[in-house]
Amino acid sequence: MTLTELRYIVAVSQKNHFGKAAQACFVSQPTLSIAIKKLEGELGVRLFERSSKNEIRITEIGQQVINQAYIVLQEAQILTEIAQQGKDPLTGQFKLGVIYTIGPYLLPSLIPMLRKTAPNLKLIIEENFTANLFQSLKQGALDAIIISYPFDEPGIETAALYEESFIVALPRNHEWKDLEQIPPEDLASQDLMLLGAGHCFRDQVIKACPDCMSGDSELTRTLEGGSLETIRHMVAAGTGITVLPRTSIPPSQKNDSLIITKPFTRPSPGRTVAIAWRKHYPRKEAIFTVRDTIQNSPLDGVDIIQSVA
Amino acid sequence: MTLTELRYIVAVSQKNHFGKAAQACFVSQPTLSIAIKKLEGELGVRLFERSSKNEIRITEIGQQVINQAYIVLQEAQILTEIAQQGKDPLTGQFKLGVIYTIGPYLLPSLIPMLRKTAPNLKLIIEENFTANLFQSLKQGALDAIIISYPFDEPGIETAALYEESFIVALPRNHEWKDLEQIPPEDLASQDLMLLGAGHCFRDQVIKACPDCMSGDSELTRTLEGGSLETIRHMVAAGTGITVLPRTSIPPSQKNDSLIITKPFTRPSPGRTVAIAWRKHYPRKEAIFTVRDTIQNSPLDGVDIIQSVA
DNA sequence: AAAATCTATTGAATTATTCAATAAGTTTTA
DNA sequence: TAAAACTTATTGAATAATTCAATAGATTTT
Repeated sequence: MTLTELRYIVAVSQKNHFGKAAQACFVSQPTLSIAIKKLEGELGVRLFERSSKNEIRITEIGQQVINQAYIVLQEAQILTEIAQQGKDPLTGQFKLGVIYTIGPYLLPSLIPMLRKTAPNLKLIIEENFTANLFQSLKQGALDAIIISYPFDEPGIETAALYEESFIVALPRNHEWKDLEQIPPEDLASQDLMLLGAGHCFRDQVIKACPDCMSGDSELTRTLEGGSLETIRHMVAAGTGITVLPRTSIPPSQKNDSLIITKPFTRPSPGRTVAIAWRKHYPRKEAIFTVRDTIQNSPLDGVDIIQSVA
Repeated sequence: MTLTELRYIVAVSQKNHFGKAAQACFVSQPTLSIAIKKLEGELGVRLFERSSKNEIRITEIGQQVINQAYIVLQEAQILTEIAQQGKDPLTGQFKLGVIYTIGPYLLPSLIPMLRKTAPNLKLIIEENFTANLFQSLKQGALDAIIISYPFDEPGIETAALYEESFIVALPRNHEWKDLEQIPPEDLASQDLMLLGAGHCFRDQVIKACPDCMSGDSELTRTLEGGSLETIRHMVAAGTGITVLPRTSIPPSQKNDSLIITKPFTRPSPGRTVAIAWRKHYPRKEAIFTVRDTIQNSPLDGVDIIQSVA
């Protein structure tokens, strides 16, 4: 049985005439006759009673079969319509993972912009550590993830989005409050508060500032389960200093609050933020749209990395 | 799109593996791969995300398409099941037309017998004149009709069922009550009561008994709208005599009631009862079953005409 | 009897389908 | 790092299916 054969019998039932039905199906009359004969043979029932002159008559069982043929064809039509609707890669769900130290600062500007550039894309966000996001990406639970370099995994492709420098955040009355720039090595002498293990940002800061974690007890310096916002409040309270990524510092709050921010001495340590996806992911256009939208976002003080396309 | 292609994508979604899916579909892996590629091209969407190692991933739109493919295939399966059920020609409705002068005498024995020989045949009976039955047969409203010869119409085939002689019915005190046989010509001198125009039996009796209608006013002899049973009661009441077909005379009531029946002189006039159907009617087995069942019916005093088959 | 009107059949050309062999791309193993 | 293992894609030849023009066969109408 083929869908074409079903179309033929429906046409005959509508036209009551093999020749006219063939015409309606854009095939010759023998083609249609043979196809119907084949279907009748396969089903084991006569669907039509042919009389040479006069019209075709539909048998009782033929009518039942034709009624069901309508249903089959209609469901097949619905299938093509479903596919048609899904043709646009910017339609449907898009599950995006973002690491904790980027999400809160990138998403507020990204999401409204994506609603404009891809209004039919139903964005679903997950914030997590790089390792967990990567697992979800590999398993197909996420379509793309936004992470920080270095990130190189087999079967995964990435595109750099932007570079942001690291910034030192001090209480307003800190001894360094009048310095222009901070040398990374100097952090070793301070009460530096960092995020817990799992945050790649923690590792990047440690790598950028040699010996910063070799001083007092680590317990007072690492905030397991905390966020950058928690640390920012602790800096404001004078508990210590910290290092923040550039995008986490709101422009308005730059130097006129309880917190003072200072750049590192050049070349400033920083990180490259990138988007990653499975090599064979079939909706690359959606990825590229997200990438382009991020690169057009009003992120303060970052260096956009032009994609090579 | 073909049903085969839908079966392939369903198989891949179940096996998560092109090779295993191909095996389950009893085709080679390239066959399945190419078919799916063709379907994806036609629909304009990627249904699967292939990665060389590891498993297949179903895209979001692919899952929707596969869900719909299940529905299409299921409806197609229902279609074959419908056909399967209708395969038996002795299943379903069978619309049988019978003329007025046969129905009341044939059907009481035919219907119970057909319930045994063809228990799934839903018999639908229509009693009418030959002309009306023929029209319905030609138009397809009836599957077969039981009539009396002569009956020869283009596109219609017939099979003789049995021959029955005509019998004279007299009031018990009629002057002929002691005769053995009645010559047909003698009826011209009697008050002969006949059915109205349209009944072929009327015409057959008139043809068999020359001049029988040339006597008194026809109004008193023709019962428009009457039945053989009406006439029988009028014979019993002494209103006149009549001619009846042999099958209309119940064995028990043969000569011990208000009515006496007498055969004609040999060769007795009579009629041949036949079944007729459209030449291209596709369920000939049903017709033949009805024919054979009638010929095995306990009809009293008729000559069964063996079918040549 | 001829014309008209259907569906069925035939036979040749075209088009699809199928499979074995193999390529190409990944991941795992040694 | 290279080889082995595994998976899907591609190729090319053989087979099968489909298609159509022409025509046959059957029936009804003229």
